[in-house]
Amino acid sequence: MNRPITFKIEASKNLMRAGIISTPHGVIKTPAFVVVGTKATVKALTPEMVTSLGGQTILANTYHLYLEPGDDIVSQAGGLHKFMNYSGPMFTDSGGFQVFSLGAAFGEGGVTKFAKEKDVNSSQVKKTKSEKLAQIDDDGVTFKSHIDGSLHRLTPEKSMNIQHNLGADIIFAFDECTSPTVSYEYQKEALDRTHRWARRSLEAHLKNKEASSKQGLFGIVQGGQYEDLRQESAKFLAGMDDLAGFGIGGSFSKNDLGQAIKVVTEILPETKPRHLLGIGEPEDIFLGVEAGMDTFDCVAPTRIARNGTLYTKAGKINILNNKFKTDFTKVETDCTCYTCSNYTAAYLAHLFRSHEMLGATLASVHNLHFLVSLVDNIRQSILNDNFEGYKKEFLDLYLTK
RNA sequence: UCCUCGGUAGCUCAGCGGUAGAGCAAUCGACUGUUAAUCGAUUGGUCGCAGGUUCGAAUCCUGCCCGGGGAG
Repeated sequence: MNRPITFKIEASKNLMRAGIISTPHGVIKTPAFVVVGTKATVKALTPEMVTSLGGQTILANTYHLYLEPGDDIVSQAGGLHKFMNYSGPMFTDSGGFQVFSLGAAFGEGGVTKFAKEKDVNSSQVKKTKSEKLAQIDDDGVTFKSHIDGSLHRLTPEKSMNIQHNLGADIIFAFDECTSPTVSYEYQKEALDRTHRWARRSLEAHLKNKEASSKQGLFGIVQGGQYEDLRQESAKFLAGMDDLAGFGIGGSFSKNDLGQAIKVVTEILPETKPRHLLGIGEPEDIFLGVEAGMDTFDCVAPTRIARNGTLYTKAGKINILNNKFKTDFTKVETDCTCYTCSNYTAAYLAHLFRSHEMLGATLASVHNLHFLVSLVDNIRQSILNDNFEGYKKEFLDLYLTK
């Protein structure tokens, strides 16, 4: 079979590596940050802006596009790339995460990818919550649309069908992302289901010859906070030769993120790319890269940008703080992004305070540039065999407040 | 000059006998496969002034001051 997605390692050290993922829409130099564009748009930005700030690739979402405008319409438009006017490599998530975000974790204070002590301790309470928008059974998931309340059903086959219609280069198997609060027993049950769904996803994908000649399927490792389950998951998926790569999903404890990934990447074949789903923040990306991850996607840079938080080398700042009203310097003096090249912190503060939408755009440009550049610097540091040095240099300043 | 409506947090207003609330603004915080230009916390008021009635008044009565509208 002619594989649409290939991966070449350029440099490696222990589990860590720098490489190049080749897709029908171009290459992704890894480690790379995947810009999130859930509904076929990176919020507040045009695709040209994403490209010019250094973004190599965009991830959209099956669940959202299925509901609105409908994958049939995207297909009629000529596929996701053409529809949204983006010609670079694209990913689509499978919709499995919505089982978590709209189901298991719904109405409980928001989606928390990272387990927190208090959440774990109150797990008993959470089970009694009935206001869920999603119900899981062995065949798939029944969703209530958050848009109009209509009922929908997603199965591995359906998710593949939608993702084929959307036409991203890299697509994900339909999985169940569990809450960090569930018991070992449930986690095991969910994992087995995710594995059966991975098989069904792959079968459905390969059955569509045209799609599988242009799109590569990534399986998703789950297992929650249990190392043995994560290892079991990695072994299971590693045995599926026709997968183009792997995603690692689920919730983690912030302090052992690196370890949780390592136990998985030690098992996965090193010849295929690995994507860490939904992570992250700069400090998490260092851990992920070190543990052998190649790509990362995260809503944080764009979401926090829209809410007034900007990354700087010395940590995050909130542009809405009083002191920025009259700060006529750049957000970051040596930043080369479009925003810092042309505007002051005081101007951004003004835009946010007056709720002008340009604020969201300029802040998103800065944050994405910051994160994309960071990951690119990490890549260079691996190629130059200076990862440790760069990591220390960056985090020493970033984490001091 | 008379009639009338109104004067409660920085702003717009609710409360109309039991000792004051909302939205916005302000200040700060959160946000990790986006139900998010979202959410949360905090600060902020001798209820125009002076009397009176009452156990108790932002709320009822009287006078005054200020503003809108009307009549002359």
